[in-house]
Amino acid sequence: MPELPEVETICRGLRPMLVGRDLIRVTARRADLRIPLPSDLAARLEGRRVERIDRRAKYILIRLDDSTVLIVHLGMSGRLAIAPTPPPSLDPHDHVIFELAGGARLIYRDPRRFGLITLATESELESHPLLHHLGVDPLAVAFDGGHLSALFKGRRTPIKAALLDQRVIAGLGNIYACESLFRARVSPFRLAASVAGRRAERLAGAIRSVLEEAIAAGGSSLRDYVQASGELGYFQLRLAVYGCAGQPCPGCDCGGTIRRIVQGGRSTFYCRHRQR
DNA sequence: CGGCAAACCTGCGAGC
DNA sequence: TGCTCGCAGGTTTGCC
Repeated sequence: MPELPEVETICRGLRPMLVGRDLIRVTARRADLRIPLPSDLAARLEGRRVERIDRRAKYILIRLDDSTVLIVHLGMSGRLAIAPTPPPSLDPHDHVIFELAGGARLIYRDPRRFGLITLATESELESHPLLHHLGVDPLAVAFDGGHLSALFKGRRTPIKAALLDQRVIAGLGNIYACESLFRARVSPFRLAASVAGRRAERLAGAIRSVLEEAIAAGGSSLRDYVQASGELGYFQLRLAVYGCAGQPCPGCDCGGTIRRIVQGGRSTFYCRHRQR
């Protein structure tokens, strides 16, 4: 499912297919996504040209030629992909169809409907309720250990939970939070405020490298994630701990076994020997 | 401030 | 084969 690397991969895949193309027709097949689809979605999009595609945390921002911005979040099970040609029959969970000049179709599919599609204008974007609280992008140049420990200062919550807090770091999800902590050898139980100095440098570096490797691999393909091209990723990032409960710790010869625990209602996978 | 559970939905794999 | 159960990548809300 879409965490930051998957969303980034989708944006990169969509750009060559979408930028510069006109939206001819937009069809909403059902409107009850996480937030209701705007009733004027089609009216505001049809006839517009796509100017650029950006990612903010796990949001896809599709900018159009009249300063309208199409905001897409994929939730847990969402996909946004160009339909292959010839087009297969629609799936029951294909909720919004964007027909492009030239005949291609962009399809938003989301079985669980935890995702959303909405509209904003360029001037509304900065203070938009979905976006304004988002923290620093972990791939930003400014993101480093010093930045990380400043963000965590005074926070008496386990580092694992803090990493998932989008108000602090925007874009990390459960998989990459687990993988980053493992790589940095930081215990998921450790209080966020105690992650500073060299440990914070290690963690910031681990977050960056894990995300960059995942993007380079085209996102890690789990159950229902498909790249914008509609194909499964060629390469699947090798996950060191996520989903690996009971397996020997892959990081070193510590002899530990990967354990699964629950923190804040989310699974955490870690090695108690390697991570301190 | 923070932790926790529940809510939103559907699909899938495991186990019986 | 077919049923039930548990679990899933996210986010928000409300309660203690």
